[in-house]
Amino acid sequence: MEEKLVENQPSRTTSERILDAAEDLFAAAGYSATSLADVADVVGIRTPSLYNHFRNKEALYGAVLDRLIVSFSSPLEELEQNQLTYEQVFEWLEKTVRQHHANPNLARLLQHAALSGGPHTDELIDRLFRPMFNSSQAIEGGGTPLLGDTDLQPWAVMAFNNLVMSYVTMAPMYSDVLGQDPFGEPALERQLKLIKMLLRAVFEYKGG
Amino acid sequence: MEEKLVENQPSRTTSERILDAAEDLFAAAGYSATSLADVADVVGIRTPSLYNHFRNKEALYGAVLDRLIVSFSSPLEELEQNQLTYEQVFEWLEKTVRQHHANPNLARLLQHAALSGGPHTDELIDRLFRPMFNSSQAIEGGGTPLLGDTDLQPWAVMAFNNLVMSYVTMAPMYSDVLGQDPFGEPALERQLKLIKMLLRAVFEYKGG
DNA sequence: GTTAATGACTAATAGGCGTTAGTATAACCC
DNA sequence: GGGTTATACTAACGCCTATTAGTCATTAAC
Repeated sequence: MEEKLVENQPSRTTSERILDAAEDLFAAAGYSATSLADVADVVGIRTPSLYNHFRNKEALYGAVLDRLIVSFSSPLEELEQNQLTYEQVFEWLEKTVRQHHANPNLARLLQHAALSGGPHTDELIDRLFRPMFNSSQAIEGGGTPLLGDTDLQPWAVMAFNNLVMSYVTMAPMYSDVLGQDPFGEPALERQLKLIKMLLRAVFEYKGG
Repeated sequence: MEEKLVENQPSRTTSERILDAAEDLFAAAGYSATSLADVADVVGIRTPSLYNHFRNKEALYGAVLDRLIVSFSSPLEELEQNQLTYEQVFEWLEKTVRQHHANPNLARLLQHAALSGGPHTDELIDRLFRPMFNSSQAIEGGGTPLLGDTDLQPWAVMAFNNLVMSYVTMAPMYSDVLGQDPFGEPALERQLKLIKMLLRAVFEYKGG
């Protein structure tokens, strides 16, 4: 792709700095409530200069989404090959939690898209959600259904995914009431502890 | 539950119809991405006519929030008086799920506020989230901590609340992949089944 | 050393935004 | 019936929006 011999932090290209700024702003306010003037302001250039790097606002948004999707879909891809085991689901869940914790922007962008639509929403579903449910069917095929009720299973997949993402998207609402930074290390460990506990409880639960 | 003497559709005041329209639109797009022109359009009047009923955009938004908060805080108020039991938590959860299912707009508005801020956000936290954690402390005081680890308890409260709300806010992302309307009656029953199962599993779970 | 391309800039467009002022019409009170 | 109130309207404002055109300096190619 591009060869950069020196460290990339000060030498980030303008396009990358635009993408970084746009990602944060789109994630915070959503597509239509984010103005190109805001983006340009963060980067430190004038608004029309953005058009030297991206065709228009929608293309910039698309580029932001694409970069995020690529960086987030690797844990699931590793899974999709083989048959799924209990431990693999555990691992995938932990990886996903840590990933969303490290960069909350994809969850935020997804939440905005789910609420308000906006460009590329269908593509978003296809590339992020559809594969998740293909994998979940693989568990079913394995012989041991995740739950007592098998047709509850996709709902469980949805629930756990929502759990991970809503932690990120709702965090500001709880940070006061929990008395600590939701994106700090201790909070991450507590969240992991809880979600693993929930998953184990679900696996161990049989009818009733 | 509610007594409707006459059919309320034609006899609603203009202010109420504005509130209805604004609620849907704010819930869908958030505060800043919703225009007063959109609201007026749905109601069927011209934009400046809105100012005969509400001081400005922010006041309209505030009125929408207030109406929703009032109608949603009753299940929790019933709980706060007495000591909390397992069955009461169960009941509260079911009530809350049904309520958000019947009107998803509060969850959507909350999600927008958590992501993007906007007016009245602090008030929103105080009136909706703070009471929930006061109640949860009452369980702790009761002698039987909800979880093996007691300082995990507010995190569990947050998790279950997120579970209920994210179902509503993320529903459009899953409706295709689940193959049914997320706000239909069968979907509601499945969601209830799953969430009750999760709660029971948490209650029964002891260490490990 | 000229040429070509890159990427910043200013200026300007058309349309949408929230909001205000002023006006007209219908329904009420006494 | 005259006066008051409520509620709709049109016209207009200043600001913000995405986008385009055109200009100029720096950089890379041959």
